[in-house]
Amino acid sequence: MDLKSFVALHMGRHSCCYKQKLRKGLWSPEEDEKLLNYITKHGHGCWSSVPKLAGLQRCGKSCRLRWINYLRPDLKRGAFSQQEENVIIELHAVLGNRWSQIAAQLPGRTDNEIKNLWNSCIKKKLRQRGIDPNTHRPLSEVENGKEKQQLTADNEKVPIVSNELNLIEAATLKPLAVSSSGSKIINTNNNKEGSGSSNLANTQQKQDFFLDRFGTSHESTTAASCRPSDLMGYFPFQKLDYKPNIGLSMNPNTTLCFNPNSSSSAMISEFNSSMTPPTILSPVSSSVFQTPIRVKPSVSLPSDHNPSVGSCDVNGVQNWEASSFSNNGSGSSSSIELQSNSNFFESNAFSWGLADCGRSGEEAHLRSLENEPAEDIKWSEYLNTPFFLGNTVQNQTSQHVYGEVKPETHFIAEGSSASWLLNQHQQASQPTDIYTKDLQRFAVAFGQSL
DNA sequence: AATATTTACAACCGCGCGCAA
DNA sequence: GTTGCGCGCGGTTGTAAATAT
Repeated sequence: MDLKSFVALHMGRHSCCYKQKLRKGLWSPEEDEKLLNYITKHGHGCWSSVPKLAGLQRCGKSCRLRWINYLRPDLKRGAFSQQEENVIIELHAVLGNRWSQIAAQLPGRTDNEIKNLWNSCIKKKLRQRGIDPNTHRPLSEVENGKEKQQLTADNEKVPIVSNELNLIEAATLKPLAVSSSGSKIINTNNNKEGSGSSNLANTQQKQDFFLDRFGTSHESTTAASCRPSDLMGYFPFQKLDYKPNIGLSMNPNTTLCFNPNSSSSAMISEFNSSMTPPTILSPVSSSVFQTPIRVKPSVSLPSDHNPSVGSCDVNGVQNWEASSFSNNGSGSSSSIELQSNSNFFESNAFSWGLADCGRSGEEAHLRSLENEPAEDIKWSEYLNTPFFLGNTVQNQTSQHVYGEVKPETHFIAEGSSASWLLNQHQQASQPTDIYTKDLQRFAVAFGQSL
C-alpha cells in the first residue's frame, strides 16, 4: 500500500470506517434496495449497526445520509417550485446557512437539497438581479458598504450591525442592561449619536446575540460580516423614521388587541412617502391591523421583566399602549424613534421574492373593501408569507406562499414570525439565557408592529 | 464528433453537541 | 471531569449530465 492509499484509508475516513474496507461513492440500486428493505422492516435504530444488519459495505453515517437524502419515502421529488425558492430566500435572509432549519420549513425537502439549490441556482439568480446572496442587499450597496467600512474601520469601531442592534434594542423597549443607559432615543443612523458611548457597553453583547443567532460559521467572525438583512422581517419599518403611535393595546398575558382608534393610515402614508419602488409594500393590512392577535404566553413577557409595559385586565388581555412605552424608563409617554439607514425597503430581496406574484382578484376585492392603497394589500400578502405564517409553509403544497389574504378576526401568533423565530431560537439555546429574554422582549414588541 | 467547460446533484468529511459510562 | 460513541450539521468535493466551443 502506498502512502496515498494509506492516507486515504486512514485519514480521510470517518472513525466508523477505520476497521473495515467500506464502499464509498455513489450508491448502487442494489445497495439502495438493501437499505430500504432493512429500514422499512426494522427502522434504522442505531445507524452504526445498520450497515452490518442490512448487509452493506458502508459506514453507518453513509447509510444515514443515503436514507435521509434519497431513500426516505416522504421526500418530495422534482424541481423546486417558485414558492419554495421564495421561501428559501426569505428564510435564508433570516437564518443564514442553517439549511436544516430552512429544510424544516419545507416538508419533503432535505437540507442537502436546499443547500445545493442555493449554491448552484439561487445564488446565481440573486446576483443576476443585483442582490448579494450573503447579505440580501443590493450588490452596489454591499460593495459601497465594504469600501466605507474599510475607510472607517480604524476610526470608528461601530459595527455595521449597529443599526439592527439598535433596532432590536428599540423593539425590546428597554435597555438590555438597564443600568447602562437611561436615554433610549433610538437613532440607528450610522455614525450618529445613537451608536454613541452609551450603547457601546452593550454592543458586544448584542453583537454576540446576532452572531449567535444569525451568523453563519464562515461569516460570523467579524461584526461586519453579520448580515444586516438578518433582521428582514423583524422590522418591516426599518426604513421609516418610525415614530409609532399605533395605539396598540396589550396586556401582560396573552392577547394583543389593536386599538381600532389608532391611526395606521398615518403610519402608512408616512411609509408610502418614504419608499419608492412599486414593489415595496405597506407594513400592514388594515384588515389585520384592526383585529386582535393572540400571542402564546411563551412569547409574552412576564410583567416583572418590563413593569412599564401594560396592565392585565380580568380577561387576561394585555393592554399594551405603544404610545405609553417609555424608552427612557420614566414611564412618560414618548415615542420610540427609529431611524435607520438600513435599507430594508430598498433591498430587492423581498420584492424579488414577490415579483412573480400577480395581484389576485381577492386582493383587489379587499382593497376596494378597505379603501386602502394597493400597498396595504401587498403587505398583507407579505404577512401571509411563510415567514410570517410558519404554518403556511408546513402546508405549502395546498396554499400559495404569497396567497390570498385571510381576513380572519384573529390569527394565532404561533404561526407568526415572532413566535416562529422565538421557537427557532429556543431550539438553539436555553430559554433562560439573556438572548432568549431579549428575543422574548422583541417578540412582544414585534406584535406591536403587526 | 471530440473536447472543454459548466451545471446540478450526490456524497464525503470534519466538527461539535449530547449523552452515557 | 473525562472519554467514547452516535448523531446531526454545514462546508466541501466528486461525478455525471448538459452545454458550449
